Amino acid sequence: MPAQLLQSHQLKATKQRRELLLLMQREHRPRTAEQLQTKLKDVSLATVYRMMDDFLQAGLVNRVDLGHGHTHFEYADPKHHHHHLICDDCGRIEDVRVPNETKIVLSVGRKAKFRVRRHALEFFGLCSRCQTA
Amino acid sequence: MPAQLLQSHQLKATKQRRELLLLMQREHRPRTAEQLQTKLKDVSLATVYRMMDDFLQAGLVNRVDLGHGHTHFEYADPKHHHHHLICDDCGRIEDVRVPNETKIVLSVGRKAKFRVRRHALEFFGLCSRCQTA
DNA sequence: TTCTAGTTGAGAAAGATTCTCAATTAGATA
DNA sequence: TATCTAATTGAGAATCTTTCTCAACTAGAA
Repeated sequence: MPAQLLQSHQLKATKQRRELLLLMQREHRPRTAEQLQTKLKDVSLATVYRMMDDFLQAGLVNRVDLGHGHTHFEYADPKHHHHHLICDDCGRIEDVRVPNETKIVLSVGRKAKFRVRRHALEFFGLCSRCQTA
Repeated sequence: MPAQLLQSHQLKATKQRRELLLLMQREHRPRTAEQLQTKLKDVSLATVYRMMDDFLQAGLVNRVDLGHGHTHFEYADPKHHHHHLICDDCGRIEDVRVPNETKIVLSVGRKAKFRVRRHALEFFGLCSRCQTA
């Protein structure tokens, strides 16, 4: 599956790319380049970053800013578009869907005559556990 | 004005803080720590970062991730809450307001039992000029 | 005016990300 | 299947952003 997906985006299906894409599909969570490299074993960190650029360009992954100092990446599954709730206290990350999101994004773009290609949205605050604690 | 605003947030009104806050209020655009330091002249970069932490904590500024490698900061004017449209092509940044945003944020938090304290939202794509070019 | 906790400057240190360049490889072609 | 070439990769150096350290300084309380 990763091989065809890569080729359909004009990306050579190298061993490294197939492994990284498969890993991200399985994790389906925001991960840093370093976290991904550790699980891949035989891929250099520079290559992870380079592949991530390619994947971002192709729209296969999303960049996620969790407010820590380093970028996270997440597989962009079109069937499960979502955003994140990030707990300031315990750091837990929950997925969340925003109702009528497509409609909202379209309307914002239309009004500003701006062709929206992608958007980033994260919510920060306190998760249910940390509110009571 | 900056002095009172700082004190109302339990922050000592030092010369550096007053100048930075005033500058950010005047610019009301996303700026990097370095850009701000350049305009302040007699404040060290480390101090700009430290003050930014304090201001973020106090809710006086927002962190903005424009997708370039470095963080931008913007004065958080409660009267003019907005988000950004960032052009992938020319880099231009436009402000945008999202209709019914408060309602949406509240509903997302309620469903997930998550107390939302703040959120980050940016739109990326092509501005009106770059669509035709 | 004095005192003290909080703040700042300067540069070192720490991290994250990108760059360089020689070696390797996917995939097209014969 | 073998060959060829442009694209990709590894390894480490380089760069860039952000944080840390610690001695000197200062706002605001007494």
